[in-house]
Amino acid sequence: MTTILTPDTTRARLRNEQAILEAAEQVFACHGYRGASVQAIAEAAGLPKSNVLYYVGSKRQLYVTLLERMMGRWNAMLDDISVDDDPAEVLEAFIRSKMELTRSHPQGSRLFAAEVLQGAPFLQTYLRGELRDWVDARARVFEQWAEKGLMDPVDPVWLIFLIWSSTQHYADFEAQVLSITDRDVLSEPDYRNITDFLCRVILKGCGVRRASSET
Amino acid sequence: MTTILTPDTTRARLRNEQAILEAAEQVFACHGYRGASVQAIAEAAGLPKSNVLYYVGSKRQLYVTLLERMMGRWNAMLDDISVDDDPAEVLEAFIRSKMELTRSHPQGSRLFAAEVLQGAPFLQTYLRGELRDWVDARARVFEQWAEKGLMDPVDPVWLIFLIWSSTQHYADFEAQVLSITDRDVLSEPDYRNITDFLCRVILKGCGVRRASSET
DNA sequence: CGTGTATTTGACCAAATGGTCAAGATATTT
DNA sequence: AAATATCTTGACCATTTGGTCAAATACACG
Repeated sequence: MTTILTPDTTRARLRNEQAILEAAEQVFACHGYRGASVQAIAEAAGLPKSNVLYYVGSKRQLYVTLLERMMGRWNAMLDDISVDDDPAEVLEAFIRSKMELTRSHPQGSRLFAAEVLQGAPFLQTYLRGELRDWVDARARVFEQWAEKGLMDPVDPVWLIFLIWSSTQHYADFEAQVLSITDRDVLSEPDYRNITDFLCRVILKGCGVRRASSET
Repeated sequence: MTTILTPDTTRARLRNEQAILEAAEQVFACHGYRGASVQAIAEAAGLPKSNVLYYVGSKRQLYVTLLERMMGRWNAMLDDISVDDDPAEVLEAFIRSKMELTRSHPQGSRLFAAEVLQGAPFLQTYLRGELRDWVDARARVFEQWAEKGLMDPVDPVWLIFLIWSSTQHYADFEAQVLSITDRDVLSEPDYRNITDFLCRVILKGCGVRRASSET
């Protein structure tokens, strides 16, 4: 049985690259693109600044890499739907997967927020292209559902933003949430409760009837 | 009738201070505390850097001043309620005034977002003090409404966060909203539609019966 | 007008910025 | 072991950073 031999150098490279990406995501999320310094990222990664630049080329490239990684995670979440699907199931899955993205990648979520806050200079094309198309497609399905009486005739785009904002909040405003609820962290059960709350209120709010039977 | 004579110098001072605050709010909102440079603020205000520092003392002081101004606006919005009030009216007014804050002060809203994104180092005491108390008080009223059957028994804190997040979104993620909806700006009617949408969905979503009659 | 106060601004400072480079260390391959 | 490729890192660079200061200017007021 042959084990794949990973040379020391390759393992080290992977370890360093990962440390850098993690550190950079943290620093960029906290201070934004301009506010982040390569020095700070290097310190967070436990490497000399020159070494960080050796790996990533430049601050700009590092930032772009991180944004691309995050958009990859978004896309992995954005599965397709059709008019024949059950609105309740789809909307609930939508809320849950978006919340899961927030929970599992809070730094990435904040990075995204910081990028959009500054006017999304690096993400314009993605937002005006892929993401807009995705929203439009889904909006059409929502409208058809409304026509068929499966949900209230609400503006589907505002509904999508409602889901995005209410889940995103728990990453971007984590500091506020923790301060006000007197917590140190948001636990697993906290996230479950919040997600259940959002599913309940939003689904009921747009008149989606929950299918009461299965299969 | 005596008109109050404002000396040229006073008028100039006011004008400059206002220009600086406006410029600074814009730059801090866009780039965060660390990412904002006094030079950039000065240019946006049309003044030399030294002059800006003459007026505001330091970058830190300027930032604190802006945060305080924004918290003042928040507080002006946070009126008191009692169990005897009508849940529908109160919740709707809550959503509308929060949305109005977003609409009338998008830069300030983004400044607040950037501050919380970096962990709210300057706002900790406000969040853990005044604001937490305000939330707790309101939460108790919501719970009493639920007990009286005036609304569903949802967690009142998550409900408040739902309102904050879904309205705040249109300031912080304006770039995304504009890209996806293919707009240049959000117009007055847009804001009205979004606000109506949010009122409808959220009130219905937590089972608040809208009083159908007046007086 | 003249005196004192408020404002304006360029010159300047030490520190931090993103980035380069060359020299040395370490691994990999032959 | 020799040769080669990869990695590491301190020294260094031009530019920008927040902030100071003093000299000049504008203004208010007796």
